[in-house]
Amino acid sequence: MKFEAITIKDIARATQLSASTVSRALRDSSEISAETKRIVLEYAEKLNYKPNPIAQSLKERRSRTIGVVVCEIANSFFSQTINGIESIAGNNGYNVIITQSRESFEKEQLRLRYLTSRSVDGLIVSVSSETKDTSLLEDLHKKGMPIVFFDRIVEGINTHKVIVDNFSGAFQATEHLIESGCKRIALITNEPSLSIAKDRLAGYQAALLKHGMQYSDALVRYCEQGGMNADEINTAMDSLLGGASRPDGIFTASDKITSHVLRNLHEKKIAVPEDIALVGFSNSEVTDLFSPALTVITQPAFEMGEVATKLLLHLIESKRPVTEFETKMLSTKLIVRKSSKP
Amino acid sequence: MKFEAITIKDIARATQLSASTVSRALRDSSEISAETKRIVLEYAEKLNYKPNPIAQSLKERRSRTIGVVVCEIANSFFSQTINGIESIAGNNGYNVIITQSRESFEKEQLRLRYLTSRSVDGLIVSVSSETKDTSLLEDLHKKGMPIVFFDRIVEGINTHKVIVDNFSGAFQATEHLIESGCKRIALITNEPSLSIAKDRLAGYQAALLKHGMQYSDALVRYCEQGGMNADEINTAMDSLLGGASRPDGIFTASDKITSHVLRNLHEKKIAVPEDIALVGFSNSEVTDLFSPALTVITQPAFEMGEVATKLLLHLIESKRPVTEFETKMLSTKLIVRKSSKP
DNA sequence: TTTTTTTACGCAATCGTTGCCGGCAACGAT
DNA sequence: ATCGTTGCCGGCAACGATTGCGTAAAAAAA
Repeated sequence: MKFEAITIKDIARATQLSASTVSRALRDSSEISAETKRIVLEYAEKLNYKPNPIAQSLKERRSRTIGVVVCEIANSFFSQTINGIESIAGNNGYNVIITQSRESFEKEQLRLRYLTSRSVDGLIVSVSSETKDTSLLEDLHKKGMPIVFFDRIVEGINTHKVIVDNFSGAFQATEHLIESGCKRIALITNEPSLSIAKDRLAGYQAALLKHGMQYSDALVRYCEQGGMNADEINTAMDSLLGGASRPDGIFTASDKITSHVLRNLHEKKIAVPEDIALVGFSNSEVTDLFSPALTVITQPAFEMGEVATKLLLHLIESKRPVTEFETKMLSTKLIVRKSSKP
Repeated sequence: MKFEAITIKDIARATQLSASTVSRALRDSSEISAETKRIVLEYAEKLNYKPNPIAQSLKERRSRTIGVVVCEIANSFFSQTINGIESIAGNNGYNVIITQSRESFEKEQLRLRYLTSRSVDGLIVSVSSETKDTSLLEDLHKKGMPIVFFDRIVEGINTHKVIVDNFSGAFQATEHLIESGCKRIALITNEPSLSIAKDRLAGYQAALLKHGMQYSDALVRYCEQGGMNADEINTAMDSLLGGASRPDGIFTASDKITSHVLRNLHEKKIAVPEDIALVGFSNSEVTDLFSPALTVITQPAFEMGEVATKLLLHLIESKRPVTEFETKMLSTKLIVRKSSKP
């Protein structure tokens, strides 16, 4: 079944005018008489005419559409970011196509190819944890495709980026655990090649150093799939808790890891924060309801989406190739609740 | 900055053939010799040619894109549904454009107009709680736009629909509270004009009736904004708890309402389930971590998205107008946890 | 009145792709 | 030698909207 829309030709036939005159009348060109404009606009209104965006795209060689690639929509951080993206894009007459990689490099490549073949005008990307080969992204960037990275950025590609101060977020979280009396603080984080994982590890290490505590690899676990897989985290927890120096505090570096770790502690009937304190990155809106209420590091996700989109629109609408790029760094926020207060 | 792609004309120039021959060679037409095909395909491969979907859409008068309107992406139920939609759409070469109404009728109208201004081949819609005037949707449906409703459906429009058995879900939840010993069970639900609110209210009433309990309006509260606004729920809770017959059990009929109610009970330092037991609809993946772990009714959201998309693709790809429509009803699941066990 | 300017509109091309028609050469059949 | 068939390919037109260019008629200037 087809849905047939009104076209300029329909209006032209009805008004006994040419398509070009109708087009100009609709765009309020000065070459058209007031009377003709009135007639055309009246008809257009009556038939509820809307220009066909597909035809416009073909003509203007742009689609007024931006493509978004994130690893998981059903993740508070990303869905909040997408809200921010949509809000700015919508206000500027842009359309948004959202796709997800589900932390798979292969899917990410497919999505990128798909979006670019759909002629999106630009891309907003947070790479998957499997992404080590960035040649496709580099290629697109070289060919002039506007790209903005956020959260998980690709350091080697020189374009606009939007991140939070992951170093300082991790530093705050770790320092807070130290000040709460923890002596052996574990870190459970993402695949170490991710930009955010590096920065958060550095923040964790810096906080330990500042407070004269020894950094030890034995207290750090990397979850390559970033929490898509509970087993991975349970294995990390088992080895951490079974080890020689059992931690009395855990800093988890992502949304999903945080909730999986708490679940694992529940299952093991380990009291939080009495036996082990917990602080994690999370943008879930219900962590205050957790048992115990979670101390979290939150990111201004909505704002990150807004900023990334504004930067992308600048790139898209710039007349000449842009060569000066910026990295916007926003602040995280530490929200102290029960899980960190022994 | 523009991103220029390879076109059929580029290949035609390079191979000294006409555009039509190249087009046919690429589509493996029998009218083209094997040798010519080889040459064309070789060039296409080398230049990484991808047909321009915008031009194809214009020609074929379809965009291979489906539009989705939900009220809120950052809601587990909807983001899970979207995952289901994307998975089926992707497998069938369809694109998905996701938009949100944020429970606003006005935004919903805008989104619908935008999507249908010719760019989408079909729609998957869950209406906002403000939506009482369905004339635009009816109009689109009459004009032949394929539409599938899910979750919050429009009963008056005869098209495919995908829902869960809301009556039985609510019945189960209420009966479970009764069997847990609750004597005065309150219901906090959405705007009463929503299809899901009606069905859930009916299920609640039926369970009371079956167990010889009196239904009373005094125990029911409607939250018109469906939890977008915490104040609304806090007001409902205040009046409910301050009333003559204070409930000893609450059944909440949506994701957001459920978490807001629990938060309100925490703030009031009311013990759950000892003072008041709680059961709610929720598709959040972390309700087991709540304090107390929540007894919930969950919906097969991913599957709903899959089913809705399959139905929509049937509508889109059907040669003749479809007049027989079906309403697929899936089952909810009751997951019993602590919040309902006094 | 004649010439110039202005007004108001149509024609045709364009974006990339594809359907349709027509044509030319080669080949076998008559 | 002529006819019909087949294989292979080019040209044209169209999808809907936009735009540079051309031009008839009306208005203004001479």
